[in-house]
Amino acid sequence: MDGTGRRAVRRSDALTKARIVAAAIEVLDADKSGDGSALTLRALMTQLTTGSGAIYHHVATMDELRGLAADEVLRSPFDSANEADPNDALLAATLAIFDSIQAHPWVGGQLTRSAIQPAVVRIWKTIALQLERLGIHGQAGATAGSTLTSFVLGSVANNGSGPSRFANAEERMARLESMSEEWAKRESDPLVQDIATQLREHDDRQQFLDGVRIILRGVAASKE
Amino acid sequence: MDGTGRRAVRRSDALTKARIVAAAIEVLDADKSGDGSALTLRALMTQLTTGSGAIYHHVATMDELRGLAADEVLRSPFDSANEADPNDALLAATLAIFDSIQAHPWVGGQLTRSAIQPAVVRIWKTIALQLERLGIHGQAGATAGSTLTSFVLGSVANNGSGPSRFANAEERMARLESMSEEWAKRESDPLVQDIATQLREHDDRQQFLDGVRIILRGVAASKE
DNA sequence: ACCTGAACACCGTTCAAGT
DNA sequence: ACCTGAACACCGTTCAAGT
Repeated sequence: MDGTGRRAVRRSDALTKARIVAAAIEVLDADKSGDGSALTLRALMTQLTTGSGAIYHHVATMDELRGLAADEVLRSPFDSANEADPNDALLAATLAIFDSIQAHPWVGGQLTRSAIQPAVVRIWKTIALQLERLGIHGQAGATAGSTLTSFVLGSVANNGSGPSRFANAEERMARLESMSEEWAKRESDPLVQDIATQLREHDDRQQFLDGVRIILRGVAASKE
Repeated sequence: MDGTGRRAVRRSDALTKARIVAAAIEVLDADKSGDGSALTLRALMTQLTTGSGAIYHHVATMDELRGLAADEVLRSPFDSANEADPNDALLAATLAIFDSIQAHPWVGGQLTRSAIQPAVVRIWKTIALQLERLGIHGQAGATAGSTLTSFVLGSVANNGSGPSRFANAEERMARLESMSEEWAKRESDPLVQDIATQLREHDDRQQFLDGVRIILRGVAASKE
């Protein structure tokens, strides 16, 4: 209060890096497109009612901000992997990652933009920790961890812009139908038809879980 | 020749979709950054000495063009998988994908932008065909194919912008050193140090091959 | 130190106009 | 049908100027 009644509408809470990240997540979550395209500097300026320079004073680049936002989303749920059986713990940990991204689809696309962002390191750590508990360390652990991480990133990359994530089941169906029709026109190969059919019928989450199980079985088999 | 000597420098070859795709690949390959950022409409206009409308007459959007360029790169090498042993054939096929992308790093990032682009369908097909030859069809084939495809996409996504793809080994080393130092500052966890060390020492291609082997072993184990 | 907001150098896409 | 190029509505980033 400066007594003039004319003071600019200054937000009560000061601008911090954490607040900017939170605002970025809000903007990204509010966008139904699922890719990260909604997060623009100007959208962020509106959300925070501030200028570009203020944001750049706390954050070096928009890419850094995207990385921080993705990491923040993946921060919470990984402690929950307290299963007694380390095998179940690994499944629980990867499923927690999957579900977090399902809830924030834009994270999927963000993770494959760069391997050296904090969120990817976090996933690496989570998986490596559980592998350790499974008694898989050293070179074998690195190979298993790399395989699992690549699988997770690849699984999750297109959850935002891919066939999943539609408002209702009908819209999803319609999209898949048109997709397989499009393929059918271009490709006479019956194999493609099979793929389209499988895509139409599969359950993303179940498929993901099956994939993790396959890899774990392969890791165990390689150990002998 | 119109006799005036003033005719606009018209390229001898007409503009076609195929020629535009070829020009896009040239632009992308010429860029050493490895992500696809070099392909802009304006760079393409320069390469083809034409206007934006001419390009848009043959191609709907720049995204479509990126998808076509990636698919074109992956068109050639997959026939080479004529191994007698179907297991070797599958390894050869996935390695062919990996090597093609290594030669055109921008393809890696492109593949994770959308699941319904032609290049991803091509990879799906390639893998499904070899799984078929291995006697894995139906639901089991879909699960195995999905797992392998996700792994391939995840493996390859960051080959362009990640730690690989550097002019010389020294530059690569320097980058990895600074990365692990950065992690060391933020993270006291010794696990992160291990990861950084592993990253510093590993061979991308070997790691990829090991991953495929693990998954195939897991698929075989699940069959029994 | 923190913030403002104009300015800059880019994007992809559209479209009336030309041949 | 095919191409031209100006115009439009965006981007991220910088920076002199204010408090």
